[in-house]
Amino acid sequence: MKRENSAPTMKDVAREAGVALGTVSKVVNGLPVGDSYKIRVEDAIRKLNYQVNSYAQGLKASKTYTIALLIPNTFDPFYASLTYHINIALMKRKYRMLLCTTDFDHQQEQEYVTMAQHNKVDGIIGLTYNPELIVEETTPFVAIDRSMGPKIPCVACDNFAGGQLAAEKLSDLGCKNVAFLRIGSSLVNEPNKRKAGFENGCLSRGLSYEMKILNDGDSYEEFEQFLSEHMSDGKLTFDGIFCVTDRLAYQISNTLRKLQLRVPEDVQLIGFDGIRYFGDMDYHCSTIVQPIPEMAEMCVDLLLRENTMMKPPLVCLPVAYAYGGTTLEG
Amino acid sequence: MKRENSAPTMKDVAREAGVALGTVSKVVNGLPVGDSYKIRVEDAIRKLNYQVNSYAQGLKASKTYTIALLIPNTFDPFYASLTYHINIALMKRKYRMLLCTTDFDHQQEQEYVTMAQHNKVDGIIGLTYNPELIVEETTPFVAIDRSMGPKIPCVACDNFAGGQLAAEKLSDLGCKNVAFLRIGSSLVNEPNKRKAGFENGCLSRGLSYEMKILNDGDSYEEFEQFLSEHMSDGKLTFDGIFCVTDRLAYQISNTLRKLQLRVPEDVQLIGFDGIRYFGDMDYHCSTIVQPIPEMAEMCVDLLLRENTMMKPPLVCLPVAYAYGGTTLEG
DNA sequence: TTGTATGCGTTATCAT
DNA sequence: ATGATAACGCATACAA
Repeated sequence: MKRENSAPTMKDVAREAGVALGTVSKVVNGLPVGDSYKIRVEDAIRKLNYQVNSYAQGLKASKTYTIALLIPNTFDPFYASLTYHINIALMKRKYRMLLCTTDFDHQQEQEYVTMAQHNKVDGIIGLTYNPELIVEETTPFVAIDRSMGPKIPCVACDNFAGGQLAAEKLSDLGCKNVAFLRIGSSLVNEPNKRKAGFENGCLSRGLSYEMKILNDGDSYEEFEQFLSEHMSDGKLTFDGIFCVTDRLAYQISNTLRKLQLRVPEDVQLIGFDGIRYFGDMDYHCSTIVQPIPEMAEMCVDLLLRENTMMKPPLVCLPVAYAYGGTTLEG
Repeated sequence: MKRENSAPTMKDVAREAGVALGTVSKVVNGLPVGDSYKIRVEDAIRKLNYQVNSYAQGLKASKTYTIALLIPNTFDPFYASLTYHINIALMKRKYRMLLCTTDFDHQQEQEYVTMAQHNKVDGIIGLTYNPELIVEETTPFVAIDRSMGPKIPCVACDNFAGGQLAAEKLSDLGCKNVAFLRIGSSLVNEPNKRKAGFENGCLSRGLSYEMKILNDGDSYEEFEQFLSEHMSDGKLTFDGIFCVTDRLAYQISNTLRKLQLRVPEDVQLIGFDGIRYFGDMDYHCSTIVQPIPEMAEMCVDLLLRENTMMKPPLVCLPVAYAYGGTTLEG
């Protein structure tokens, strides 16, 4: 007698039902089994409150039913929401999620990928910033927001369309002279297309525009200086600003206040991401909303898809504009 | 030949090093082994880039090196931050985290606990709302913010002291007549002590106060009505309000604006939790800050602690006041 | 000290 | 259709 308070196993069920081990396995896996046997096994399962041990299952099948999510953190609202929806999508498919927060650290990203390669997870979903990330082709990988080569599917929102939409909205709302402000990784990634989309939108609407692009190391103060330089007579030469993220829009909004400018009366502001106060309340600002639930579903779907041929290199999901108080009219 | 691109196993290492399987196991686990053997094994491990399969390891040891975190969601900033820090604390100890988002659903909470009981996780950290949650004593459990009996440790911030601190701060800042506003679960839990602490603080400072307590089902509009009823001549009879969470403070702040009241000039506001914009920027409001990193560490520490005798039933961690623009002076 | 054999809970391949 | 048995990767008691 070794089993004390540990969970019941198939063997226990078999003994309880008076059948062979293999029969229990078949019932559990839905394989054909005689009706009378099936009933007895099912009764025994209920009686013992049996559940399969998916780790033993995984050992046999060389599957872990676990996928790793590589993400910088979970306190940034965008990452937090992505984490939530990916987790839901995985649980729905009986998969577990191993959360790997990388804090933007290139080396940690690589370590997690390597770890994952060693039979510890069945796949990886990664929002990463290491341009030299080595990912062997043996482990399925889906990237978010950054293309990592033709063999690895990338899921993103339609950043180009989002930028364009921002320009069109500002134009519709009466802006004549706008600016695009961006800070972030200098890496080639999908969100960079927001700039191109915005330019495109401005050109097609005949909107005159300026850009200020900062990289990760740069100081935020450069934006303050940029804005100050574009003041004359206490007025800003821009009547509309498109910020690359809602986070930046928040900072810019504070800076504008310091400059005695009113939002949206003096200058209208559009952000990107669709972040809400406390995760589910109002939008922080007027914004281009990323379809996070759909992106999460798509990531999981692509990762778990059997047919490896049907994996498109890039999937862009549609964005939408939402009013959030920093533009005119609701 | 079955092993193709799958990860190398101990057997491979043994063959490569020309030693027996058991010897490899000993080297991996740091058990005494002859120096020459040890070196050969370590070389082989490096050469094959071997890593133990911790699931097979777990199958043997009936350990999964996984703990489950039961939490309503990860998009609410408080939960998101808690998730982040608990994840970090676990990874530091080589434990994985199984994220179980319950969306406040009592039945889902029970399902996850039951699932976890079945040898799938080594322990559970739970922030739950099911008062009848059944958790067998076989699986270590640590509760957050709600005591679940003397055998289960509960980790929380010092909610009583936080309430008291809020009252004292409002008093220090010149308030004479204050209010406490609360909405949330009617369950007996730790955050409820904020009320008692606040009362205590008001009494000791001779502050006159009123309370408005709402339960989960109740409509927010009751707060609006409550505040309206306390208006006379366009002035609020309160000069300070303590909200049970930053989230509520945000809503109340919006309502006050609608009532043409200025914060903090007409009425000062203190929230609770220490939520920041975008997870790491400014505080949403002046607030009582919960020590989330320390709470996370404490949860993991208690859960993984060997000595089951040394588990205190309740651990309260210290809170601090932080200025966030909704009180006078910085 | 090192090697061998057994078992952890499953699944799959056999005979029956 | 059902039952016995080997194998998955690892740890360990035991034999050498």
